[in-house]
Parts: sequence; structure tokens; C-alpha cells
Amino acid sequence: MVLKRATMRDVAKAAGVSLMTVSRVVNGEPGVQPETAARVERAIRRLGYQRNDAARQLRRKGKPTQTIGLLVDDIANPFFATLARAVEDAARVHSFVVLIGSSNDSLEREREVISAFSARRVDGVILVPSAGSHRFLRAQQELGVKVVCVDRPADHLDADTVVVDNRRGAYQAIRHLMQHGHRRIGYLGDREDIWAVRERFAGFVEALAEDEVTPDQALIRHGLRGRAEAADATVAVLTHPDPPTALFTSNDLVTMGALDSMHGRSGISPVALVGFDEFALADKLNPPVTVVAQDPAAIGATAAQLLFARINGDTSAPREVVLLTRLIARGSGEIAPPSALPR
Amino acid sequence: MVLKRATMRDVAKAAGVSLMTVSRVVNGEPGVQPETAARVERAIRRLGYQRNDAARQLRRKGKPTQTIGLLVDDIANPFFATLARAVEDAARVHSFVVLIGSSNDSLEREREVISAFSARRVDGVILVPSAGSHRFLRAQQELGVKVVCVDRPADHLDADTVVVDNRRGAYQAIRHLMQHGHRRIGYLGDREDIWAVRERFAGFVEALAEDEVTPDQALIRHGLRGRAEAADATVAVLTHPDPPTALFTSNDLVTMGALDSMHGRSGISPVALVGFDEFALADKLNPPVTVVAQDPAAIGATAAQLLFARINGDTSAPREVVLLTRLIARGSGEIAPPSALPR
DNA sequence: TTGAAAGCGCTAACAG
DNA sequence: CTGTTAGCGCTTTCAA
Repeated sequence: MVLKRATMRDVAKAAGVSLMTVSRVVNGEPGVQPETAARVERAIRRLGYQRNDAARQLRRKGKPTQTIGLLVDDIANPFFATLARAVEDAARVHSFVVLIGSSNDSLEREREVISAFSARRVDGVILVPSAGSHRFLRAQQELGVKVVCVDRPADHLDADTVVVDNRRGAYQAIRHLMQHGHRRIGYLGDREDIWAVRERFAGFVEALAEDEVTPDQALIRHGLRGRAEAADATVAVLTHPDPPTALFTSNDLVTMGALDSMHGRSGISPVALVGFDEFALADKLNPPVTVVAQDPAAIGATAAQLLFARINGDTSAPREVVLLTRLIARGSGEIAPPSALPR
Repeated sequence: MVLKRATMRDVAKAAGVSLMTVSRVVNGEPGVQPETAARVERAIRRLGYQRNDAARQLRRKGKPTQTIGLLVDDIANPFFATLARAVEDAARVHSFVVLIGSSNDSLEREREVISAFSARRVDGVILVPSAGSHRFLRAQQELGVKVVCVDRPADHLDADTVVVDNRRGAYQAIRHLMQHGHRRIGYLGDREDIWAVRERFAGFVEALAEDEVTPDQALIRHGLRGRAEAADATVAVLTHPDPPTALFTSNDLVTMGALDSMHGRSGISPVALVGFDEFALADKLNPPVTVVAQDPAAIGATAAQLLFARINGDTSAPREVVLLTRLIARGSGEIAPPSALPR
């Protein structure tokens, strides 16, 4: 059986006061006699009254709805899940709630979700922008919706952005491999239309170029979505007539796919490996996996900090915050090539 | 610069029609001359109009807000993240959005989040109930908010519930170890006030009892929160004068903690291990980890299905859906005890 | 310290 | 097919 929700009117009647008095009590405003307030409180409890924020919001124009949206690539991905948790924690501190959405890296889905968020009048959005123009978000910004991008900048949009030093991280990973004697290094990466992926590839190329190594196209695979594709690509690269002595994988999923293919599959001999992104149990594998780690919680917390500053009236120029990555040497990246001697 | 949001009034004026015509066009209702509709559409586009769902909701009483809440223990936990993704996907199909919250297994925090959800008039809530009475949710149910519990049932609440066969899963894990010759089996588990944890422990005891083995209290550790605590407890149990030949860990975090302690720490010799919960790369460890796997995506999808059925008017008696677990033998659970011969 | 009146943006119900 | 009226539950403003 569904009861009617009590309104302020109902509470007012029950407490024998006016609607306004109830409003004041509900919102903790001063200027209500303690005695009256107590009576109202009692009525509220008795009727199970709860403020209708939709109605409230309607009248208090310009005031925040205390709701933000978080739009990530895929909330099931531990990286984004950790980021989400950090955002949620920050939101709680400000008494905000968080609407969540996964875009699957599809601009169309992203627009749909943003639209659904906007219809609910979110005060701000933290998003992982998909590839493609985000000009459509300008309209939201002009309506006062604050936007913060994470993981990658949005094309055609002026907004606060939190990213990591992807290029430098990849560069360091490759230099690390080269210091251990590698020259033939394979690259396994996600879709090139993702900015962070491009940056990582650029770092890869840059590091090789520093020792005048030209990357061999046969050892480079772009556009890998998910573990299975990455595993297949790894096999293809490693069974090349002149195989690489080391691999660089451009994100956690690709790294895991590479591990899948090297693990137990006969005919594939393990090579040195450095992966971008930290993942659980990387230290427990055999060999333990050397990674370039980002800190998703720090990224989320930073993004939330920027967002709430904006919501609270910060109108300074958009900022780009670049967080550092950290190379964690664990073993897989320190394997020497079969012939470590210069020829 | 922040523009004023256009209202239906503004659109009506711009298109030279009445407000009602705009409303009809916005909501795709029939009975508007195509020509008129086109004029309105143009005005909408030109003014960047977007419906205010708060106002809409206010007027359309009894109709859904198309928002549901998802309250999990910790969204950063891959198990819940995967579950969340399944819920989100189902929500999208129904054109709903999802508010998210983490309770950290605290009833107080849970109440706060539920209250925040309720103020925003969610149509339903999927929650992982913390320990403690959930009688307070009755009020929400009476107001028409549909509630579905996942992972464990809520105390003092009649609601749809989706759980797995925790007891049977644990029972099978222990019988599996016993079939491989183990009699002294250690138990490492999370807080006992969590229903699923109690069930798993019950399965542990039951399996031992079947061969008249009385669990040794010295090998049992309850209340482990997180990896670090689990690792410490593992060390304590394994350094017992008469150590166990096998361990059962009652969830993924505890399993990882146990692995931490057995990995490389000198003085600790690895023993057989079966863990509850699947985790990434369990198959790549040395030895690969035998687990009792649940399917978080299936749990989330099932919960969402139940919830949307309720939202769409299903008023049948509350259901409890029990999903099956699956023992995945990978190696760590098939290690024989040092002396495999019966004495 | 309390209350009455107006109206936020929208839709239900009815009228033309 | 289109428009008018009333009012959802709340806060703002002003008056008592």
C-alpha cells in the first residue's frame, strides 16, 4: 500500500502552525521559537515528512541542486571505479550526490547521458571525454553547469582538466627497457583516437628516437579494445620472424591481454614487458610486472576539488592539472634481451 | 557568463504559440500540426531549451522520476563496480539514471545516503545492506520507493533480495580441500556481523563436521577488514605451532591479503588455498588460485530486473533469488598436505 | 517570531 | 488541433 507523501502543508496543519514555520524548521533557519520548532519536529517525525527537493529547487533558482554527474568510460574498470570513489567521497563532504554514467567511449552515448544529467539540473559534471568534438558542452557551461575533464582533455572545449604525464610516463618506460639493453620493442595500444593513447605512443616513439631507433611497424599494434584483442595482437607480434625482445602495453587491459597470451600458451616465449597503468596483483605475477602507475584516487580527488571550487564561485581561467606517473620496477621490465651484447 | 535557462514560456513566445503546444512538442505527444511542431522545434534549438524535470516531476505526481539509487559497500571494489555497471546498463534501457553511493558498511552512512536519494525522489533503490536493522526503509517502501537488496538480505525488511549460495559455495570449497587430504584448515574471514560472511563460515564448519573434524579455534580469524589485516592474520595462523595445511579465505580482499603474506615473506611456507570470490589474474599467479566465483554482473542485472518490474507495477510477494557460485580449480586448492597419508 | 501571498516551470483537465 | 486555467510543493518577499 502506497501512502501519500506528507507535504509541508500537512505538517503545518498537524503542528498547528503555518507552512512557513515548517519551512524554517526544515531548513534549520533561525527565528523560530524552540517550543514551536519542537512541535513541528514532532509532526515531521510522526508524518514521516521529507522535503521535496524538486519543488525546493524549482523555487530557489540559481542555487545548486547538490547533484553532480560523473561520466566515465566504464565504471566496471577498476581505474574508473577508484576514481569514482574519490569523487563520491568529495561529494559527500559537500553534501552532494553523484549521478553516474558509462560512455563506453562513445560520443553518442556520452551526449545522451549528459542530456539526462542536465535535465536533472546537475550543478557540475566530471567526465572522461570520448573522442570527438565536445562543442555541445559549451551550451551546458553557458547555462552554468561546471565541467571538469579527467584522463584526457575534451576537444573544442575550454574546461578544467586533470591528466597525467602520459607521454613522459611512456617515455620513461621505454628508456627503462632500453637501459636494460632492448632495441626491438613492440607496442600494443588502444584506439589511437584517444588522446592519452596517442600521447603514450608519442612517448614510445620519442624514447626510441633518442637512440636513433626507428620503430618497426610490424611490431606496432593500435586499436586494441579489451583483453582478448590484446592477447591476439601479442601473439601476432611475438611470432614475427624477427620478434621484439620487449613489449610496451599502453593500458591495463592491454597489459593483461599480453599476459594472457604469454602465460602458458606454447610457442610463445615471454619477453620483457612494461605496462602503462597499475593493476591489482601485478607484484604477485611471475615475473612481477613493471608498470607506469597513475593514481586514480588522486585524479578523482583533484577533479572534484576543481569542480567544487567552480560550483562555489571560482571564475578564474580554466586550469590543466598534470599529475605525475611513477615507474614501478618489479621484474618484467628488467629482463635482459636474449643477446644483451651489442652486435 | 551565465545565461538564463529558457523556459517553455520563452519557447512559446519565440514560436508564437501557446505554452501547451510547446509542452506537447517537447514530450512528443500527438495532435500537433507538423508545421507548428517544426516551428517549435526550431525555437527550442535556437534557445537551447531543455525541459526542467524537477518542475515536470512536481506536476506529474505518482509518475516515476526515472532515477534510481545504487548503494554499495564500496564502489572502488571491483566486485561492486561490475555490479554497478550491470545496474547502469539496465537503467539505460529503461531511460533511467543512477545515483551512486558507498556505505563503507556503516549503517549510519547508509541512512544518510538513502535520505539524500529519497529527497531527490528516486523511484527505487538497489542496496547492499550493512549490518543492523533496516526497519527505517519500511517508511520509504510505504511511500512507494522500491527496494531490492543484493549480496545479503536486510534485517527487519521485506524486500526482493538477490544473493548467492554462500554457505554451499564455502561448503564445496572446504570439501574440495578435504578431498585433497586436508584436515587442518584455517579460516580467515571478514566481520561476522555481515550475513554473507556468517553463511560462508557456516559452510566451512558444516563441511568439516561431515568428516567429524572440529575446527581449531587457533586457526580461525574473524573480523578482517582489508588486505593488510588479512595478511597479518595469515602470518599469525601459519606460524602456529601446529599450523594448518590449507586456508579458506572468505572474500577477495582477504584472499589477496593471504597471498601478500605468503608471497616472498620468509618463514612462511605456502599452503593450499581456496578463496571466496573471483579476482583478476587469479589464474596467473603461482600457483594459480582456486576460487569460489560469483558473477557480480549477473547479480546486478538480476537486481535491476526485479527493481524495474516493481517500478512497473509488479506487486507480487517479495522474492529471494539465489544465484549459484562456481568452484574454479586452478592449482592452489589442489596442493596436497605435506603428509597426505592417513595416520 | 510568525504568517499571507505570489510564483518557480511544468502538466492535467478541460474548453474552444 | 490549440489554448486557458489551476495548482504540484516549495521559497521569496513582505506584512503583521
